[in-house]
Amino acid sequence: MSDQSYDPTAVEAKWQARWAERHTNEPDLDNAERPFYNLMMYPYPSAEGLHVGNFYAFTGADVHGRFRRLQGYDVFEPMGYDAFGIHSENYALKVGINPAELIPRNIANFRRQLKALGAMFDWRHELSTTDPSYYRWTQWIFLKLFEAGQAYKKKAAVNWCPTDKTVLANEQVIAGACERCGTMVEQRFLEQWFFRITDYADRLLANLDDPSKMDWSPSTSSAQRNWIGRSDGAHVDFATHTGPIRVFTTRPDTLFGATFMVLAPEHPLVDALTAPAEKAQVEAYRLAAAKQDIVSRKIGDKEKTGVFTGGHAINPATGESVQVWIADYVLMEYGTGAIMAVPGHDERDFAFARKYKLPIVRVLASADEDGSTPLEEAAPDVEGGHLVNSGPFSGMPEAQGFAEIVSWLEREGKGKGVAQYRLHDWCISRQRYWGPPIPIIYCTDCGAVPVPEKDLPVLLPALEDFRPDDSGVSPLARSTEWYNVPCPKCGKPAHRETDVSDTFLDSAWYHLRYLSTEFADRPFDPHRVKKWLPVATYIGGNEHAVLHLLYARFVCMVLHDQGYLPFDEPYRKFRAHGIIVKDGAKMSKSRGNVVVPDQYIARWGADTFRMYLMFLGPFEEGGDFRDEGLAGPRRFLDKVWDLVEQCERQTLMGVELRHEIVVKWHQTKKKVTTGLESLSYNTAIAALMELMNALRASNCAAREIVKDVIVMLAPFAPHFAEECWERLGRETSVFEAKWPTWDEGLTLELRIDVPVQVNGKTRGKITVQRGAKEDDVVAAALRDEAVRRFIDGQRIKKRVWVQDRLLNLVVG
RNA sequence: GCCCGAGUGGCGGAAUGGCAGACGCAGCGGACUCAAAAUCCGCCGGGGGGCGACCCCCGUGCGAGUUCGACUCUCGCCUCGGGCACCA
Repeated sequence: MSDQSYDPTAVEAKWQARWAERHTNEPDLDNAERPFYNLMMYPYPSAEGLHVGNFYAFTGADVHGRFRRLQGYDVFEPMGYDAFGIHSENYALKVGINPAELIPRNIANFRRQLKALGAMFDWRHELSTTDPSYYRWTQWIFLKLFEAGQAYKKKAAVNWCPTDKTVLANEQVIAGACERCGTMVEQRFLEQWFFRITDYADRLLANLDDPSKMDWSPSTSSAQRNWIGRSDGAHVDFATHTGPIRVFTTRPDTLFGATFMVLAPEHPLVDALTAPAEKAQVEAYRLAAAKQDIVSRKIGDKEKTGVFTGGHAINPATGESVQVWIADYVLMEYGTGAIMAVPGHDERDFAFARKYKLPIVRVLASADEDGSTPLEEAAPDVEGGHLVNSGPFSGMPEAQGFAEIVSWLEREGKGKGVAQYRLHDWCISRQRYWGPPIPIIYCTDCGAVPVPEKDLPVLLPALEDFRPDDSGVSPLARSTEWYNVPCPKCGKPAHRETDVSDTFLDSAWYHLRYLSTEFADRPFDPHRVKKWLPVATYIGGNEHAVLHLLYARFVCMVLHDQGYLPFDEPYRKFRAHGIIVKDGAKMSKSRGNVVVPDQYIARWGADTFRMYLMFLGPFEEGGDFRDEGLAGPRRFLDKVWDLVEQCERQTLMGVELRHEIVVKWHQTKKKVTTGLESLSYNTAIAALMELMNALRASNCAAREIVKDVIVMLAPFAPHFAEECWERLGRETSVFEAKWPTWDEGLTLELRIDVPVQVNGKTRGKITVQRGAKEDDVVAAALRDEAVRRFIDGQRIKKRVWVQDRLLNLVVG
């Protein structure tokens, strides 16, 4: 290869073939000594192929995996396909081809692209969620959750997308519209399977703050906290003639200011409370509220409306009778579906009270007030506030009032302190075709019977017509020979559940399956689980912060509690990568600025493309993709190529190293290592470029330095590094090499240019030996003409000497 | 409204409280060439001064503060990106 210029196409083809032949990227899963599970989010195999965002994420994760490999870990880096789900099915509907036919084609294209990237995927463990050998175990997981009492069926108001003709999880509804097609969702009532993720709300929250279990990007943890949405407050019972109405409040300290109550229109006590005279208007209001979709109900800034039921309740604190209203700003699905209205200290209640002329009482006042002045607007936060008009609690600071009213309620049996969560149970039913059938059989005698494990998988029947319809029943019901089965318990005629499960159930456990894809008789092998899990590093997009990542944690916890897993958090370290934009704008088909990776790889080579992606900005922040930018990394690789050639020609005598070069070399090893550790790939690459420039400037092609450059380059440009390694006369893969270490002492220069400041402004510079004494430096500084000019005979009041860094003289 | 990020040259971006602008792109000037590309060398935040090696002033979204010293820390704002939101 000598004397030839760098030809990425040839180099990449050669090394990809060798890696496959030599099984370079296939760790021994049973006997690995230092297992390191490097996971990235698997893609859904679209017809368009992988886009640059996928390549960015995968490259960043692969760089990390290759770095760990070079540090001596046995790295397992698998890849697969999230091929079930609405996205795949909708596309199949659009082109009129069964997804079972379409998906393998898309996967073949994805595999081709993934191989071109040159990542260290272990192809022996590739998986697709649509393989019966995979979804058999997805169904098994459903059964385990069912056994644990974590799966249940209920009729519920659900988000129905009229375009996709299916139920959507709350997480899939964005601003009232289907996240996929943008259609406004409607409210429907259907029998659905749910998982009791709310049982785990506190644990899901607590583990986020446990560094021994989780080291996650703050943005991701924060998104999960918001999503779980814990509020601390109290349940309070208000007595009525038909029994108590229970409310949830986060402000028990304002209990004395509760001058009326509001129930959600659907609240079960409304009928009993409504006075005959008010019946007509209550019914009309309830009807109007029911017609609204779930979403527009929740739009916050609209005019408050409501009607009086004619009923009354007793405020347990004041003993006074208060009116009970219904209004659609109170939601049945949060808290108890009923509130105590405190108009003095809640904006919504205030607006409502003003509109319907209900009493407003002030129960909080700031330190210098007695609370006698009427409120002009709601005062939810009173700084340094204390309770007023609150009987025996008057005068107490807010926090104390909160605590004492709660304990008073508990003593009196009229309420108790509780936490409330925003999180809802996870609805996993989908009335669609392209998913794993939920393994349940309905029998008129035995009810919902789980399919016995030996009968798994429940195969998805081949359907000619797999279009969803408006009935709310899955297309699977159309296959009668599939639908009708004997009851596994009693043998009488029964029928299958026709819903399939949510795609997020597939992805909630794929990290468990990768390790054990060759085992047909178990979902995951316990020894491998113990050796390799939890995942050491997981890298992916933050769009999955509250969907996939929360569900995967939940499933892991349940499996742990059932004794299947020895840990309860699946991903020890998670890092969210940034987003790539093109020329400052979001990529979109309509804008025509979508970057298709293939053409860049064809033109520049995968290594240059990888380098550029990792160099264009901090990995966790993303960056701006500009075509011109690829030239930089490519020029850099060309220069390294030439340098390697110089080494090849070099005699064995080597090159005498100047101390500055040695320092630069050691500094680079340190910077690249720490940069890779913290995913600061852009600065790691910059450090390599600097070293390169220094070597060229001093015309120094020292073999031992060039060798290190190649090793440090290997995570970013693996094919290129392998080729250079070979040209340097090495016979094994560069990934068998040891990661370079540095000598801390050699990262420090011998002679240092110390800036001399006068009153904080740099006025001169003196060169000193490292370790120079303060007095000597000051003396030298005072000989400097520029420094003297600024001191100008003034007295030095203070001198600040930072060893080997800086001298600051304060005068005046 | 609440919660997480972020704001630095023409552009992407660097800077454990210690010389702001590393590295790269683009641009400009020069070398090589019949010419162009590639490559190599040099310049490259703004303003001002000096024939010149150089020198001075200003400058990291805005305003205060802490400090010998602030892109970095504190407080108060503004803008952008993301999450949550009639959530009681």
